[in-house]
Amino acid sequence: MTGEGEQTLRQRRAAATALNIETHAVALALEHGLDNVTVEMICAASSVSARTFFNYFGTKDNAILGNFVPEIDESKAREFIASNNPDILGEVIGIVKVPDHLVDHQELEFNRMKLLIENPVLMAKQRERYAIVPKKVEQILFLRLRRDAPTHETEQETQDVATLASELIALAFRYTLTQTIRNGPQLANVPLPADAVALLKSVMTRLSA
Amino acid sequence: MTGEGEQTLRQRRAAATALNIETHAVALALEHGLDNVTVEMICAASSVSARTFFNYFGTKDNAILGNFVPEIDESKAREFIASNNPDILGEVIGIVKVPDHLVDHQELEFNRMKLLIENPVLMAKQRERYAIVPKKVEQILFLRLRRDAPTHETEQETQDVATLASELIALAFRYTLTQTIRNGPQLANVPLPADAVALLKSVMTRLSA
DNA sequence: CTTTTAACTTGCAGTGACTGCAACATAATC
DNA sequence: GATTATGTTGCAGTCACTGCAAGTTAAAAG
Repeated sequence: MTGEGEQTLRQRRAAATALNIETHAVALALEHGLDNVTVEMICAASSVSARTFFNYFGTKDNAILGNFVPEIDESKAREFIASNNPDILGEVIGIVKVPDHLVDHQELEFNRMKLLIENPVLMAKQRERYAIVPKKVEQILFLRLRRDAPTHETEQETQDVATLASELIALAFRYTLTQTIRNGPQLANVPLPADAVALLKSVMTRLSA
Repeated sequence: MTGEGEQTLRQRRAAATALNIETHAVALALEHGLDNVTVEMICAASSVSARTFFNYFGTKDNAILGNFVPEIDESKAREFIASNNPDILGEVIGIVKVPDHLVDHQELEFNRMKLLIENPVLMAKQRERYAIVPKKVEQILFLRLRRDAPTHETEQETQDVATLASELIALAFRYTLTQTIRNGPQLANVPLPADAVALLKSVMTRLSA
């Protein structure tokens, strides 16, 4: 499934243990509620010691969120900065790498999402973890916008636009994500359609025109 | 300062202890860093037992955030729903009650904000606490929009617009807040200017036109 | 294939946040 | 001034999480 064919025994075992712990953690939390599940319970279910648990995850919440960290495709980012495609919104989303995790363990991901929704604390942590994405988008957007910025615009102004823009993009992305979930259980390959942009525009007009 | 003149001795003492604990908690966290401050330290500084500390605040973080809970002005909310003012964005912000806390203890609030900025975990909790505001705004907005909605628009569609709109408002509000902070130390009375709306619009255009 | 080395796994002891309970103290009420 | 409600505190206990050191096993070196 993954591009890298080479995997040492230790790595395979580690991946298995991690997946094992995650699965039990998510299942238990879904069954009894996050606060009624102790690390000990998860350890018992996954047949590892508590100490090992913390070697893998650091915190109880991390076991449920998993160790996945979103990444940016740096080469695509450079392309984007140099590009002239006017559909900035549609293009910029491409710089985020899509994890095959989402495809490989759909049920786990689905349960995880349920937990996130019914547990705001987890959602907050997840969002914090993903914070590097909008942050990076903001930086890249700044470079691209600065390139074409009118001469009267100060760096600070361009910066502010980039900040707002990255938040708008995050908003649009979240919106399409919830729409996708509402329409069916397939999570993978969430697009960022021009619809979201059009909708946002119409909302703005409706609010102040 | 507050409208209510009647205050029993117990209430006054309780308010004093709470303020006392908050002040020391914030000061200590600012000095040593949040993670290097224990509840015991705060208790020692404020001359209360640990048990009392938790009677007041429940969690260590709460001591730093304070017990303030944002409120909605229900009568203004009703007015808003019936109103015909086209500047929805500008008007809707009025339904949130402004706490005199902000005015009475400016230094404490300023320090608190510093801590929020340098400590994402706190910021997340704060945002969660304030979550009722955009939620309420969303509900009210739905009623107002539904009133004037075109007949072909389904309830679900109106609902989606309301959701996005309340997030846009929250975004605009945060933006003006950071602008205000950048321009000077006076926190109270943050306005939501039409500027934010205009800016958001121009950002949208720039992203996809 | 054996030795050495590096990377786990685990137990243990300890810290710090937080809770329930029961005793005590004091403000509010009668 | 007696009664009642409320607040303060200590104590024992749970749970998340950490550092350390001993034992185990995969990986690398010879």
